[in-house]
Amino acid sequence: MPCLSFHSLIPMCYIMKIGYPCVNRSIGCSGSRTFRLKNYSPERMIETTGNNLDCLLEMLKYNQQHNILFFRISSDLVPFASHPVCKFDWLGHFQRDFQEVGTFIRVHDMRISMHPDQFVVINSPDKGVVERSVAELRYHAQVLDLMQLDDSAKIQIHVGGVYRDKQGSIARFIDRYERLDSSIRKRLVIENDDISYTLNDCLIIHEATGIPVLFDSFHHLLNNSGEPLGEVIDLISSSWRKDDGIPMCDYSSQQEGERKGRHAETIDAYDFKEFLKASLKFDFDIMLEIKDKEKSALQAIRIASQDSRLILSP
DNA sequence: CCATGTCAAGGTCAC
DNA sequence: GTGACCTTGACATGG
Repeated sequence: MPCLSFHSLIPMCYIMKIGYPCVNRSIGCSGSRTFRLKNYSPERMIETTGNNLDCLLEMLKYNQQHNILFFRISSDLVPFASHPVCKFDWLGHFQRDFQEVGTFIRVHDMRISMHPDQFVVINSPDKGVVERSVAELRYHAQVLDLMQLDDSAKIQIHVGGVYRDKQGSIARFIDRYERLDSSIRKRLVIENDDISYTLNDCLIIHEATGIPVLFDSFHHLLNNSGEPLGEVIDLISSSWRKDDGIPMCDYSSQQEGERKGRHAETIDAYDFKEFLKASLKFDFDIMLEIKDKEKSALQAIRIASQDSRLILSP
């Protein structure tokens, strides 16, 4: 249930979480270091992954100190984890490090997401693309499993390509989704994109599969089927079951003077307030896809502290 | 040392 | 059909 007022500490009242993706620009370490494939070696992998895990923990500590309780973990955490070149047992080798990070996340009641990039397309007609996609999804699920996070830690993907046949491509998505291991399926959610699949398309797929729908506000602005947000917000909400946690949502705004669809460099306070106002009856965790990362997240938290859904801890 | 080209992976659109 | 773009940091090479 939503909080009824800023000052009412209603038991079971959910506290909205706000976060940023993958990179922190303030603390001077990188949690997404990588290297060239041709330079692959187990030693290089151990060194880079070790660094990334250390930095991930540092970023989470920074977040905890600043009341940023939602974070997207970079897909580069373990470079080439799903590539055939990787024969190394990174799960065994880094088990304790993953557990340490996972414990920190659980102790501080943080929300976690991951977002594999555009190469993950499970509805592709190309079998090889699908195989690589599933391997990549498996890697993402393994990361969250190693951290012993519950099912509310999600992996978000887009529906995929259209291939000039949306109905057929949706059907293929549904078929492929149903064949996935449950370890992947329980964490997977679909997000409306800015070119092809609208919120309505995602909700149709939800109807067929039960997969939760992650609402991307900026994509919805750029690409929709005319579905009024007020009318579909309940459908989005109810696509997340109890174990999935409350819905996640991606928020961004247009960078002034740039190509349409370009994410803003820094948060537009007015737009963000309007967004909060428009979604008042919706309880969700907000991922800010804004280029200056934690800086805008801090500002968003200040703005949202006026909102009844968010109560800042002391 | 610094600047710049390049990096596993797909799909869409403009031309 | 070809190439730019998406989005993006950071590696790696060459000067």
